[in-house]
Formats: sequence, structure tokens, C-alpha cells
Amino acid sequence: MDSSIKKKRARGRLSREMIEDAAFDVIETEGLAGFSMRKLASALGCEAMSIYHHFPSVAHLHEALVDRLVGALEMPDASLPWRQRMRIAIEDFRRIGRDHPAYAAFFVTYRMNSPTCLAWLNGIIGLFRDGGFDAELSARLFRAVGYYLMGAVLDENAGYAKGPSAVNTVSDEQLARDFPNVMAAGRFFGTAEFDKTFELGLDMLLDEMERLRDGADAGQLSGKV
Amino acid sequence: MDSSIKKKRARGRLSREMIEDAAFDVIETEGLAGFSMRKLASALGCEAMSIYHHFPSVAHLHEALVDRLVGALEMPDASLPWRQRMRIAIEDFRRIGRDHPAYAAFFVTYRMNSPTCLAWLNGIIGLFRDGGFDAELSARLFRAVGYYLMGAVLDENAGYAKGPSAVNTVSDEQLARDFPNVMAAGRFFGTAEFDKTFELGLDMLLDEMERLRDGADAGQLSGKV
DNA sequence: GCTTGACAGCTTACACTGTAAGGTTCATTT
DNA sequence: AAATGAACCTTACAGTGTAAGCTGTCAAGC
Repeated sequence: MDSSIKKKRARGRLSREMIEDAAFDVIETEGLAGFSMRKLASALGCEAMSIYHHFPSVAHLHEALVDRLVGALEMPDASLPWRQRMRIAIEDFRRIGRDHPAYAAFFVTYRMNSPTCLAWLNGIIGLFRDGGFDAELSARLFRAVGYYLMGAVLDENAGYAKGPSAVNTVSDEQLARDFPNVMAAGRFFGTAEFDKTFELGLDMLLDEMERLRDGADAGQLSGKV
Repeated sequence: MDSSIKKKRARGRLSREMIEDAAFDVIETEGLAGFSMRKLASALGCEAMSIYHHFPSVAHLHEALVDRLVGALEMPDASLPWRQRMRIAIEDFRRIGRDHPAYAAFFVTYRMNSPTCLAWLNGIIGLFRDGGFDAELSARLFRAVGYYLMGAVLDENAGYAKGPSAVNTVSDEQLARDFPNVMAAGRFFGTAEFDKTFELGLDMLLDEMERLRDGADAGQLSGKV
């Protein structure tokens, strides 16, 4: 009987790393909402509760996943020009979303607080400081650029390109007739346009940051209302 | 016996509007994740399944909530200067987050497709067109500004200011010692700083859009890498 | 006034979730 | 050989959205 063989549990078979690997897989195949401990266990060939020996809760597992993604990030070479370092750091983060699209929505809204994540945050804020901004402006620019990046990663991986969340949808004919601006813009909302659109916004922010540093005294912007 | 009175169900007591009102309440008091049909029903003084007579699913209910929020938005007065119209439209959207903080995370990531929402989208994209941008640039700028706005609303309502999501947190002492940049920046991450930070990033984008329109031929940015 | 049918709300049930509590098996140490 | 403790499993519970079917109530037609 192979049922007896099946019962032979291999001890020490599971590990945090294995579980994390499987979790990334399950999340991408089942979607973020479709992920569950039982599905994860089934992917690992064990029972759900076995995972709890390695991670005391799903929250702890999620934290480990975020840590692994953020921990793999490296700070751009400090010898590069500042603008380029900034670009690289931002694109590195954005790439995580591309590599884990289903996880992106979770990842991007996760309020990091582990040593690994704080080290990365510290480096990124340091990058703003390296740009010549004081503590306050570094903090605010970090946030502002972060907003942009956060929104982009979210939209690129969980946004319109994946179809509407809405239950009641509108036909293409009605779209063309009643909402021509949306219709015309839709052409530039597809996956193929992501890079170009992202670059546009990113360049706007980078341009403005350089202007802010080089330019007007005390870092004032146009001041228009 | 008042139990007999209690049994007297008032017909037509529930309505879509009442249910929506209660849903907003429950979401704000219980949090987005804590919301459920059973809790909503209990807030309404009815059974969960009664709600299904008015909304065929939670998804339909959510759609109605988004529609109500978006439907209440108005386009800024067309006689105002363009930059001001843009600001107002953006701040109006942002205010929804402030008014429904717990719902913000859902609202902002919702892929709208109802007539009400499309009408609003159409107006906003039209606002970009009014700024003098062609269909392509309007689409891309709408997206880029949308990224920023999306990220801001998310962070302001579900972000760091609400405390970390992390299970394992780091002490203040360790923060000061090992992550000084984060420590120094933290001072500008609080709720009180939201407006100023948001304005900074928004002004950067608005400045750049005006430059893009008035300035260099074919709307080229600095072109630096 | 009585009947009828539709509507509004309720009851029950099912398949799913995270996880607390406690049971079992086995490699290692003594 | 016995004991220990790590690794894994079983069972159970309170919660979720919602399908299916039931019941009470009201308005309209006779």
C-alpha cells in the first residue's frame, strides 16, 4: 500500500524559505484574495497548521515576504550622478511590482517596520539628503515621490489594465458616444504604455527636484495658486 | 409582550439609500476589513440576507458606495484659471479620502466603470484637454497625476500615520541609533504635515505641466537621464 | 370582505476563512 | 532503553459571503 508510504511524514521537510517560496507562488496563481493558509499548505503538501510551526500567523508570513522583497533591494552605486541614482532606486522598487503583480497591492500598502525595511527606507531617505535637501524637504520629497511610485505600482498591477472592478459595466458603444475623452485616453492606458507614462511622471518629478535644488532661494516653487 | 411587537416587521423599511448610509457607518467604525454583511445587517436591525433583496452582492453594494461618492463630485467652474481648476478637482477627490478614511483604501483602488464614474473621469480628462494637451499627453498626465493622488490618499488614510502593519516592530532607541534618516524624517510624516507635503508634490506636478504646455517644443522635458 | 400574488424580509445551510488547543510521530540525547 | 522536544497533524470554533427556500404582510381585483 502506498497509503502507508504517504503517511510517512518527512520531518524537517518544511522551512521558512520553502513556505515563503510557495506563498509567492500561491499568491500569484490564486490572487491576493484567493490566498489562504489551506491553499498554501496544499501547495506544500502539508496541513495548514504545520505552517504555524514556522510562522505564528499569516501576518508574520506576510511580513517575511515583504522583508524578502525589500531585503533584495540594493542602493544604487553612490558614484553615479544623483538623478541616475534616484531613477535606479525608484525603478528597482517598481520592478518588484512587475515581478509579483498579484502581491503588489499588498506590498505597496504595507507599512514597513522591520529592521530590513527600515534599513532600506533609511538608505532611500539618505538618497534625498545626498541630493542636497535638508531633513524636512528630504522627508516631504520622499513622501511625494513615494505617493507617485505607490500609485503607479498599484495601477500597473491591480488597476484598469486588469479590467474594471465594477459589476455593471458600460459597453464600448456607449463609451464612445457618452464619454469620448475616456475613450480617447483608453488607448494609452494599456500595459504597453506603462513605461512611457511612468517615465513622463517620473521625469517631471526629477526635473522639479533638480530645479528645487539648483534654483530659487529657499527652495520655493512657482508659488502660483 | 413586546416580543410580539418586535416580530412585526415593517415592510419597505429598508432601502438602498438607508443601506448605503449604514454601510458607510459600519465601514468607518469597524474598518474596511471588519465590514461584513452580518454587521451591516445588525446596524440596520435586520438579517444579513434581507440586504440581498436590495443589493445582489457585496460587490454591487460597494459599487453603489463608490458611485455615491463620485457622483457627488462636481467639475470646477470652467471660468477659473486652469491651474486652479486642476487644483480644485484634485483636492475634491482627496477630500473624499478625508471624509471616509477607512473606505479610502478601497475607493482609491477601485476600477470604476459605472456611467456615473465614467462621466466624472470624462470630465477630468477633459480638464487636461482644456489645459492644451493633446489626447495622448492628456491621458498620460491624467495617469501620472492620478498615481500621485492615489498614493497620497492611500498613505494619508491607511499609511504610516496609522502605525505600522508590521508584527515585529523596532524600538525608538534602535530607530534613532540605526536609522537616523528615518528618525529625522518621521517628524514630517504625521497627520499634521499631510497638507503641506501634498501641496509640495502637487505644485511640482502643476508647475511641470504648465512648463510642458508653455515651454519647449513638442512638450519635451529636460530629457536628462 | 375575500382571495390572490407579489414582494420584503427571514431561516437554514454550505463551503470557505484564520487559528486555538491538543494529539501524534520521530530524531536526538542521555 | 528512556526521555525529550521539535515537527507535524487533527479537530474544533467563530467568522465570512451567499444560494435556496420559507414566511409574513400588503395591495389589487373580484
